[in-house]
Amino acid sequence: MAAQKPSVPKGTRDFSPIEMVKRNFIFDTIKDVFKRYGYLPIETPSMENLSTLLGKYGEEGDKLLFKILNSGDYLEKVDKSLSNIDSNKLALQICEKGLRYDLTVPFARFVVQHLNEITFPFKRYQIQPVWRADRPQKGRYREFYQCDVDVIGSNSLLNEVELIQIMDDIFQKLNINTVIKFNNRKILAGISEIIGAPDKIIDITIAIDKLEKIGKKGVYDELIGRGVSSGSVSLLDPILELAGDNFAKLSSLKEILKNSEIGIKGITEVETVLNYFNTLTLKTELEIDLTLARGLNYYTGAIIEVKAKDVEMGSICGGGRYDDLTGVFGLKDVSGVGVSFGADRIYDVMQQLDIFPKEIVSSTKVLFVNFGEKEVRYCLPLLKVMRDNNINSEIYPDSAKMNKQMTYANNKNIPFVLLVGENEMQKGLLTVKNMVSGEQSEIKFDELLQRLNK
RNA sequence: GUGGAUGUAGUUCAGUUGGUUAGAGCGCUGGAUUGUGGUUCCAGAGGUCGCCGGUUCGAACCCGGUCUUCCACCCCA
Repeated sequence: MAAQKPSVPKGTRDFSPIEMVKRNFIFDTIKDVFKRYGYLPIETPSMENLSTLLGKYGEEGDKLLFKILNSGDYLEKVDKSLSNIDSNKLALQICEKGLRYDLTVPFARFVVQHLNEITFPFKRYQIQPVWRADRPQKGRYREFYQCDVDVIGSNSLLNEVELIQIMDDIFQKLNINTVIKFNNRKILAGISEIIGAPDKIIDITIAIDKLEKIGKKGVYDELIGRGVSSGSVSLLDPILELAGDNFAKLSSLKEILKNSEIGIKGITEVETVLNYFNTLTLKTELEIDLTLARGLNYYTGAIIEVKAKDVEMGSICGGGRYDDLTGVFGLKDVSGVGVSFGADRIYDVMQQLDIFPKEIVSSTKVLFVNFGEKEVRYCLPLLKVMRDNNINSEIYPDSAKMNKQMTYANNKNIPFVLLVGENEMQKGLLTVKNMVSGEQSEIKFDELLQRLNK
């Protein structure tokens, strides 16, 4: 039989040890910060009932769901009248499960399902992969990890402030230069109200979102294409022309939206959040960006997104407030707010900028060279003491040539190599070689332990 | 889902208008050096030219399909 060519599905990847070490550095950094702010971990299944997922991400989102074929004779119960097969309808009958598309909707489901075990406000974090049947590109995968933090059951804008601090902390720790963009769905609602097309809020936000890409004229054309009257469109002008710093933008907006109750409410919310940062120092730039819309239609208040400054990449973190996500699962009036860190994109950014700390790639601190059976017996107890002292150490398993063993240490970035042969055994000393400087010296085991423990 | 590129050794890439046995750097293996890696020198191994089909006396090269990766839309972490 011909050997099968090994491969993984489109848009998925294997991760080598070096990649995993770097990925774990990102996950650990993020997790540490989440914990520092009092968030607790949960996990949910990779697959959800398809009914849980469908209709939560808009029409586009539904198309991007991976569906899981039922087990057994999945065609048995299919409505035979589907003879001119409509694949969408067929899918509903033969797939009752789907892979999760994000972590927010499963979280909403979780909250409703475990209502009586939860104390509100509930602050949770969740780091798991999600799947989207998108066409892969750079920075876009079909399987990728999201790192979500959400607080649910609290209307306080303090939560928005906290999330911004978390983003600031994390990107600081990862050494990524970022700008946090900030907007509010209520302001967008106000805008569509003012221009007399309140039902077109989604179309308007999608179009405004593209301002930077397609320009003002492009936005107008797009809006007219989406059925907004040209009279309404021209009313957008002062909004797209907004300039100045955050507070200047807000005061112009106040004037423009003065007749929209919801618009003013949005402005007040943004202002409240910004005012907290008058006394809290933030390392990251925080910028009001009205063109920030975010596709997900469940956002109702704050919308937040983070872009890396020094590299061309989509957003590496995004989120916002959703007032009624749990509503569809039967729990009304519970507001939540959260953001999601895209670990894979963060990885790509750090890789491109070459800013992973060098030291994380070396895990083993000490390698014992294997000179043969007698020497191994001498070394093993020493090795155990090292490990008991929390020093990552190993012995080369074969009595191979020095050359090979040294190369092994070199490739694994092991900083210290111990040579214990006949000479050393007689003297009761070890030869330690510093692989960075190349220096080597004889030393007592206890002394070495002490030095490595520092 | 629409449109456009791409694929040659482990890896990065050459490969002439279609013409014998497909090349290089890095990496790998062995040696110079049987107790010394990272530098140097020498030698060697390694390819179904993504896959399937077609055109041709002859295909890495031309044509069709398919898969992968990438780019632009769409959307998004």
